[in-house]
Parts: sequence; structure tokens; C-alpha cells
Amino acid sequence: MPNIKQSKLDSLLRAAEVSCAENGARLTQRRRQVLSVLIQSSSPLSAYEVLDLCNRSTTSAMPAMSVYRILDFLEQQLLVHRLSSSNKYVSCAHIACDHKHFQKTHFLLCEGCSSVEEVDATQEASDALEQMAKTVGFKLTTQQFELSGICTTCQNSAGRRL
Amino acid sequence: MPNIKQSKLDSLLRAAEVSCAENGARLTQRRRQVLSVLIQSSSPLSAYEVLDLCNRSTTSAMPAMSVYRILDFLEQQLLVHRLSSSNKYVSCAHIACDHKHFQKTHFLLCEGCSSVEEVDATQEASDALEQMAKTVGFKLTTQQFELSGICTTCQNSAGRRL
DNA sequence: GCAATAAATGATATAAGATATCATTATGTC
DNA sequence: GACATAATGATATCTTATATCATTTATTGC
Repeated sequence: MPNIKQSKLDSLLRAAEVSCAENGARLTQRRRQVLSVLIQSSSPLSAYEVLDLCNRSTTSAMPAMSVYRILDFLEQQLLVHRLSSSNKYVSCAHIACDHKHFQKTHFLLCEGCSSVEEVDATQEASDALEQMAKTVGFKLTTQQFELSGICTTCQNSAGRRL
Repeated sequence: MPNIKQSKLDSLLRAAEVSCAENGARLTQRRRQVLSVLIQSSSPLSAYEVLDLCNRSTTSAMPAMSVYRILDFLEQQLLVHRLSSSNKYVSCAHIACDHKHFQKTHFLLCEGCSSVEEVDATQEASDALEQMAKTVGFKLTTQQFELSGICTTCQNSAGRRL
């Protein structure tokens, strides 16, 4: 059940293809298939969830190995991100734009509906974290943070559903 | 190879025992064994790493199942923390004091030596993160953050080792 | 102290997740 | 089209995690 329009999906896939080409890489059929699954998912997926969804839509079964390889590839291309806290994958929110992942990236994970919001760190948050680390002598290298919470939708429907 | 003094270990274990008792729980031999391993480790350990270390020091082999159960128990007692980004465990830095885990906790993970520093969030960091989440409508619930970086020691030895 | 109950651990099986390795197919280059 | 390279298929294996039931150990009430 795609929760995005076919036209939107197509344009993202085309952008991904261009993006790969710029890096001298190719967005093959399999890679496109995996990326499609992630783009269409409203929540992060594990490698095996990706695998199942791929095999649901195709006749030729994909081996698990391929999914891992392809996820690695897509991650390197910055087309998908790996969430280390759950060991799942999400498609990048910036496939179609020229966003450069310069700032630290924060992933806000909704505990209600499992949706993810990818946002750039504010300068304040970035500074505060650096500063905090500095007080114990740490020099931060993390560029990715994963925070849990409740999204707007789930907050509003809390009366009904929680 | 214990990197802490026996007396220190003993006093932590005694404190842990008291802490459990206060919750109507018991620090059994097996639980004490697992906790000891974690306290003595200079870096986070996976469940199976804990298992191996336990079985190295004892004649009676512990089943994997027990380790998972005991880690769950110790985590509930706040004697150990689970790092979701690596799926490993560390002993709490506050076993012997009356620290209450009121503030958000940050774990600073050194990419050089794998050591961990457990620190309370500064008000600034806490506020900045809340604020950032708020801009996209999220209400944060996370109480634990895991950041990677380089510790003081490794920064200083960088010329030699990195 | 001892039976009854509950808590903790042992033991075994199996599921789930991830990786290593080599064979095969597809793609690009000359 | 032959060659080199990249990508995928196929298989085996290893690691990690959980489910389940039996056994042992502790606790409670008498």
C-alpha cells in the first residue's frame, strides 16, 4: 500500500538515478526495487522486512545477501540512512533536493506510529551537545542522532488511541 | 584483567546488593557474576561477550538464556544500561551513589578505545534538543542518548596511534 | 522445621539476523 | 566480440536472540 503518489515515487527514483550517476555508480533494477520499498514505507524497515516486501512484489526471489549489499550501497550513496538504535533503514528525506548533509542530522522517531522525521540539527543543539561532550574531554564525531518521541499526529489522537 | 581494584569492585557489588534489596529483588550469584564482568570491563559488552567472560572464570557453564535474562534484570534495576546503537551493555556509573537518573543521560562512546562516559545532560543540551524537536511538532520522550567521539586519552595519543 | 508457593536458573530447541565465499550473470571498455 | 569489472545468485555458516519446559533454589505460612 503505497502512501505516496506514483508520480512522486517516480521522480524520486529518477533523482536517485541521477545522483548515483554523478558518483559513477548505477541504480540497477534490484537497487531501485529496494529503494522503492523504503521510499514507500511510512516507517523504518529492517533488512529482512525489506526482503519480504521485495519478494512480495516480484516473482524472482531475492536472496538475503543481496538486500544487505544493496542497503550498504544505498547508504553509501546517501539515498537511505541506517538507524543504529533499531538497526533499520529509512529512505533519505533529501533524495530529490540538493541537500548536502553538512549539518548533523537528527532522526525523530515516533513511538506511536513509528514514523520518522529527518531534520538538520539547529546550531543551538549542535553547540550544546559539543559543549557537553567537551566538559568530559570528548571531541564529538557523531553526525547522526536518533531521538524518540511522539509526533504531532499521535499527540492529537492520543485521546482515542493511547 | 580487572582494571579496577578488588576493593572497589566489592564495594560496588555491596551497593548493588543493597540497591536490589530496596526494590525487593535479589542479587544472586549469577547476577553478581554478570554484573562483575560488566563492572570490570573497560568497554561495553554484548550479551555473548558477557557470556564468554563468565564462562572463562567459572567451571559451571552458564547458558546464553541466563545471560539475557540477567541483563534484563540488571537493566531494570538500573545497575547496567543497554546501548541501543551497538546493542551492548555497560555497568551504570552510579551504582554506589544516590544518583537518581532524573535528567537525560548521555553516553559518550570513544571510537578510539571503546570506553564509555556516562554523563547527565546539561540543561542547555536538554533544552536545545526539546526545542529542535518542537519545531517539527515532536514531543521528546528519549531519556538516553548515545554519542560517538574521541576521548581525552585517545586525542592525546593520536599522534602515535591514529 | 516442613510443605506449599514463587522465583531463578538450567537445558534444549529454534527463530532471526548477518556475513563469508564462490559461482554466475550482466555491464562497460577497448 | 573478447576482456575486465561490477553486480547478483546461491549456499553455507555463524552470531544473536527468544520460546519453552524442566529443575533447582529461595520464601512464606503454618
